[in-house]
Amino acid sequence: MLPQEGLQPAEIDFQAPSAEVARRLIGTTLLVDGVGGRIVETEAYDQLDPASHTYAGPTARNAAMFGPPGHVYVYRSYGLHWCMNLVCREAGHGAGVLLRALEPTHGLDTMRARRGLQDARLLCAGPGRLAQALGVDHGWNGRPVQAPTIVLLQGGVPAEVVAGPRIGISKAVDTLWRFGERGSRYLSRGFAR
DNA sequence: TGTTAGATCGCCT
DNA sequence: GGCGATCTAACAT
Repeated sequence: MLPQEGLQPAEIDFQAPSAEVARRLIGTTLLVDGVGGRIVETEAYDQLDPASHTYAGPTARNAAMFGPPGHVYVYRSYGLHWCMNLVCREAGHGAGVLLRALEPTHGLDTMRARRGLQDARLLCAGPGRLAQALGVDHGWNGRPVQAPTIVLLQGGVPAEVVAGPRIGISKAVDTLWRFGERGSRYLSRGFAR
C-alpha cells in the first residue's frame, strides 16, 4: 500500500496562535518535493516570547516570520545547520512553528542519500536533521506552503499529543510549547511523563 | 549511557 | 567578543 493512501490535504489555520498551530500539526504529513513524513514534534515561538528570534523585532534574518502566515521561515542554526519553521498569526506578529522531527514515510532513499545514513530513526529527529533530509536551506526562506512543492496532508491514525518544555533555549524555559506525538520513536528526545 | 569539544556564522533585549 | 531554536565524533564510565 502506498504511504499516502488515506491521506488528504490538511486544513491548517495558520492565522491561529503558534502554540495552537504547533499542536495541530502533530500527526499531519509534510512533503517537500514529495519527500517527508508524519510530523511528530514541533515547537511554538511568538514575538512576546523571550526565546524567539522575533522578540527584539524584525531583522534581515527573521523577516519571513513577520510576513504572511502559511509561509516558510528558514534560519541558519549555530552557523552550520538549517531549521524550518511555518509562519503563524497575521502578518507582522513574528510567530511561527519550528518543525523538529518527522516520522519518515515518503522518499526514504532520497533522505538517506542526503543524510548519509540508513537508520530511519535518525533521518529527521531534530530540526537540523529534518531540514537536511528534506533538502531545505535558505533558498526556501519565505516560500509559501503550497502544492505541489510543499504539501500538508492529514488523515490516517489520529495523533495523541503531549506537551513539554522547549529544547535548547535558556529563556522562557517553563513555557510548555514543545509538542509531540506520544510514544513516537522518531522524536528528537522523549517527553517526561 | 553519558559527557565534551569542535564546527561555524548571524546577530547582539 | 560571545552566544545561540544543533549535530557529530570521540572519549569516559
